[in-house]
Amino acid sequence: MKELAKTYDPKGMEDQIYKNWEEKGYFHAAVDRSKKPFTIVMPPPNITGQLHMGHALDNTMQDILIRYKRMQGYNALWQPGTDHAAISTEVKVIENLKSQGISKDELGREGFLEKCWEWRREYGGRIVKQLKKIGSSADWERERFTMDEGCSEAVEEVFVKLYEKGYIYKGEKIINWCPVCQTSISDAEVEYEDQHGHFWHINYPVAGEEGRFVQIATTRPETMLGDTALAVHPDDERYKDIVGKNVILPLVGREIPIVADEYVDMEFGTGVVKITPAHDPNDFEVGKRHDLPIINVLNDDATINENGGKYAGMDRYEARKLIVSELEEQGLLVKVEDHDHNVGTHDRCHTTVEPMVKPQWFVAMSELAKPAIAAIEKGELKFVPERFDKTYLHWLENIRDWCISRQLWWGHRIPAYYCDECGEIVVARSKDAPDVCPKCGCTHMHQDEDNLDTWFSSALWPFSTLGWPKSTEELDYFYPTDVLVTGYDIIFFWVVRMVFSGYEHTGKSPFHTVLIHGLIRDDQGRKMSKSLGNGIDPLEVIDKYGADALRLTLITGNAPGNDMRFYWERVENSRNFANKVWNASRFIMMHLEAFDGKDPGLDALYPEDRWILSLVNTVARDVTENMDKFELGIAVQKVYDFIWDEFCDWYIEIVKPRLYAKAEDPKSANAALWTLNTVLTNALKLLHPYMPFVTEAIFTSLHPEEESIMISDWPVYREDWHFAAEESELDHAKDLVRGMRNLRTDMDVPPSKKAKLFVTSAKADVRDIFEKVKHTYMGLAGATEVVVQEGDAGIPGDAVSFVIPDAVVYVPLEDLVDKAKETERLTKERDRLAKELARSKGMLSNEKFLSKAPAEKVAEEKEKQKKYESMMADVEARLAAMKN
RNA sequence: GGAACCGUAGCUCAGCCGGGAUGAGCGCUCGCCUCACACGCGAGAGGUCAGGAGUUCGAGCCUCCUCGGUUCCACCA
Repeated sequence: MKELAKTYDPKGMEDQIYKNWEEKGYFHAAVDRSKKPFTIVMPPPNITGQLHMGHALDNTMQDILIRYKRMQGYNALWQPGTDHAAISTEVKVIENLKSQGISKDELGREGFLEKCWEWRREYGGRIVKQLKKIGSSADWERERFTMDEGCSEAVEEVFVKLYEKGYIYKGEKIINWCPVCQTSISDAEVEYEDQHGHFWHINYPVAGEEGRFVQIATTRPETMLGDTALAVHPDDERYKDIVGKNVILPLVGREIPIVADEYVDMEFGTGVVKITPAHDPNDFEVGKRHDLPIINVLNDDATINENGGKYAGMDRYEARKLIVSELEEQGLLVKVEDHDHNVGTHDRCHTTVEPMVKPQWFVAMSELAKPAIAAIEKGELKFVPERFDKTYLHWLENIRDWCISRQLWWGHRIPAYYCDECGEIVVARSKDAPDVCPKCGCTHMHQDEDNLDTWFSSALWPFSTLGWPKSTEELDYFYPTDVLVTGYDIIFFWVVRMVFSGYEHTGKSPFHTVLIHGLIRDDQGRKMSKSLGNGIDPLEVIDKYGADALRLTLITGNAPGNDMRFYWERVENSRNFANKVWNASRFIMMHLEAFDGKDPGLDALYPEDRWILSLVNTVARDVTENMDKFELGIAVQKVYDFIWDEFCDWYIEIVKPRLYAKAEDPKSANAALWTLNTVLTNALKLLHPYMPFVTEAIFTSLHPEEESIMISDWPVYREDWHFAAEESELDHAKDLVRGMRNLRTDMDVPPSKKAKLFVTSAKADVRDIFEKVKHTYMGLAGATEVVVQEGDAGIPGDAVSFVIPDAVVYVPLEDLVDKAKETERLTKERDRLAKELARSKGMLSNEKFLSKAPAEKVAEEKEKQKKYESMMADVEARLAAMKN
């Protein structure tokens, strides 16, 4: 047994412990058919990422589940890996190059990709190192990367398959375009921001009818350059006569038709909408219905293109200004109103997104979504907490096709090849990349320039990491996985896509449970963000208080799926708890040196020994239940309360006199030591998934013969450790000690002043109990001797006394009796009892309660009333005695 | 416009099947450096469970409404 320091200091110790675990190979899960698998795939952090509180929470939760299952004897695999993070990485590398004066185009595709790989080699492992700091017991030997050979193969396989089934298609569609990143982005990547804008009312002259105008309203006047129609509602009486006529597009001079379409809201604006199919998603749809031409007026960088005539080359906002002022000059601008609206922005760079018509690749979602929806109904997939299945279903039921092409270089390139001669498109795996056009036989084939959305590869993560499309042993054994742990913010991006991909490619849901957690906010409830500078670095927390303290803080005091605020005070409390466990263990180990190591047998145990054994047994059962329901916060709270309130504050205190008197009564001390050792060991095990480091440090000191707590067995409930009688006996003892403490406080009796204590009860069984446990309050209550005697509540005048159920205790303290204080105390007690009695009587005189409530409830209430009545009688008697 | 969540002690939050508010952490008051721990021990103070109505023998918990707050989705040119 090693000497332990006076305060727990996680620094240094944690790294050493982690290194040992890793070296021993405890994290590795090999296929072993004799054991049941339990699998979690880690949401792959971006290689550009720095560990933040979200990761810390996410990975702590997964680590807890994995450690728990591993201790239960499962073959627990936590499959880790990292994500190439297409746009994030590309932006980072470009910035990096910029500082060296190099541009992306200068390098060319090959050269740029080389730089990206270099960047990844240099920084890509950083996040993994940080994940290790919080104690993540992932199987790092199996670490994967979304762009490694296997994952890339899976991506191509899926693309080709979906293309062959007709789910992937190329189409001209209106997509969200980021003019700064110069790429398309998916709907999910668009973030709406409230912006103050204007509503410009503009008159469009009706063709051939001098002096007649149609008034429209728009928030983006520059797009009028691309107008190809006006639209009104078919039922709108105001405009019935002009449907079918033409108007002249101001500033441009083009004649465009007026069409009727139900999309128009008669109540809004003027009831006339300009239709710009190239630059508005709704207009695009209207354009399709009415077969309108599409005129794109913007370049990729959001400047006006050659279709914009004299405005060509101007930035979109410059052009807007000029167009408005020219309209004003021509008297066509009717009015300008202030107008607040939501503007779509790119979630990475916050540039206003420009809807554009571009040829892009899409995944048709309606068929693929069906099994993912059915999964919830069939119970093959469940969210914890359950309410998130509504979010999930709502999105799936309204799903749109997924735009998967991105105009980036870093990532998976689209496996499509075009013939320069005849335009033939071939979709093929890269090993089958065509050199010769299958149609015209020419050799001028070139690959699509675009890449796939990052989430395309992430969607395959649960099975691509296990070897799919190859049919590996791992895939067969560990797949489908069990639980996915993630934040609610990526249900759409990721969870949905993994589920439908799982069904499509493996025929199964990739996991049966999705455990959702919330966001960690700052102490004012704000999101932690770089721009606000309010982020708290988990590594700083670990450095100051240790990983265990951070983990405990993140898990407690928060319901699943809810956001939580981060307070340093709470971390401090968690650290204090680690220290409490440390010190309790230190105390126990000091005394264990005298332990003979023999199991004394349950019969040799004292009531308090059986009591704490019974409690730890119950706690093990309850904690297991909670963990199986993913109630991690509740589970650890129970362990915390048990260790601190019951084990430390009561049991260790009760047992001290026996330890100190081990020379006089070695048998008693031995029973206590056995109990201390056993209960502590079990408590440490229950705590280990949450606080792996302290528990390991203590465990290996306590049990030098054992390798690690990580691979020890999870405590299971034992019938022979259940002692109901002792639990109630100890309740009596605790009552008595509390009474005695109160008395001492009220009487200002110093702890050093010991006293003889008389317990009087008319009931034989109650006297029995006190007789059995009387030694337990010798130390705690400061008693020199305890006399249990038969009799009713007769208190000598020179004693102070207090009531506990079915008994009266008095202490002769001649020198210290203070009649006034004692009377006051008893009066308070009487008032409390009177209140209880009134409530109880009220309930028992309620006929409806008596007739309709379950019989045992009524009986219980009657019991209580009896008890109160007897206590009341005692108090009254003593009050009367005080008067004399 | 649709949806979800929240409103419990001064602050931040727990509260399982409806059955005495058993609450936790921090903060506060009082007393203790008691030979594991002052990162501690003991004793306290503090609550109309947002408001209203209903169901029930009984509601923090179920139903409806109102008020206040947060978030997600959709989006009107």
